[in-house]
Amino acid sequence: MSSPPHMMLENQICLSLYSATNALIRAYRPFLDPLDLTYPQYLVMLAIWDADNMSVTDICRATRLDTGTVTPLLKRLEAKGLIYRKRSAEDERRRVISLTESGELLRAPASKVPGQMACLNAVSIEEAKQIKLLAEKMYQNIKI
Amino acid sequence: MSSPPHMMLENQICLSLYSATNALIRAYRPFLDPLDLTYPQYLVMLAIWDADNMSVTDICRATRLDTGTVTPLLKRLEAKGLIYRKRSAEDERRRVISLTESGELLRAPASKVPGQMACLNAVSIEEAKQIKLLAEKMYQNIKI
DNA sequence: GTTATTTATATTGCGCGCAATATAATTGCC
DNA sequence: GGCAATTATATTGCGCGCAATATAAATAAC
Repeated sequence: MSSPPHMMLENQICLSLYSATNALIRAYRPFLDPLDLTYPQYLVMLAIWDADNMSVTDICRATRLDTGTVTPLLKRLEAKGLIYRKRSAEDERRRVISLTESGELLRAPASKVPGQMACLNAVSIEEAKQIKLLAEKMYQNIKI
Repeated sequence: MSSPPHMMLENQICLSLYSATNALIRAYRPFLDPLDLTYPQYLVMLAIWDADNMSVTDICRATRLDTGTVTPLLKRLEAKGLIYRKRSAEDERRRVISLTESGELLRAPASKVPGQMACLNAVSIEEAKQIKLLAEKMYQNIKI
């Protein structure tokens, strides 16, 4: 028995997005490996480089990652000596995440990654802008 | 110290794709849960419904998933009684993956999922076509 | 025909995604 | 002040992504 067209894998928008995203994250690896960062760890470090002394919730909002993802990820970053996690004095529930000196030192080499990725030339600049715009719209409209 | 613009999270195309894809897969969940399938399992079942008696390699190619992902995934599908994995007679290295009767019975309810997802209206049909096209192009151009 | 290479699948290990649940501190309400 | 509701973070458990490695069968080379 054969399936209707809407069940064919080639017609799955989500599969296209899914495999493109996974491929893109794989493409980051050669540039992130020397920094000893995974892509989600790189996202979190970008957030912290942009705004030091954030709470876990702040980092989740900035990176769009989940608490259950970020908490152990931050522990790994702390184990690498890139950040430390102190308790807030005003609110003992909050963790304040701060850069260590090595975390700060990693900023410069990490700043080269976007340029290295751009050299892949997977799509044109115009197409990249468009796909970002559409993905953003999709993300915003799906969010509950 | 502040970061240059290309290091800002808002400028990360990959983050837009990443979070949109994760959100889309989360959006599948309410429709896939009643079928007791995860999204990657749904992808593999779509491949099998489309072409029965494929090898693991065939399924990896169709779904763009990895061997290390597909092998245990197939075992879980087998444990649910949806498929079985017999050895090929001609080539003892090959596994031939076949639908069971319950696997076949799941096809009809699964065929309703794309329509249910379409009702989310996260983006217009035209935008969906475009994002699929761009994601495909990106995927093809990244592949080594 | 034996050895080397290739091919198909499986295994291991670690990090992540995420739902569900727990813990503990803060805030609101009376 | 005392108690419920809320808020911030952490924990658990399972499935997946993927690199590295292993195993074993088929094929090629000689």
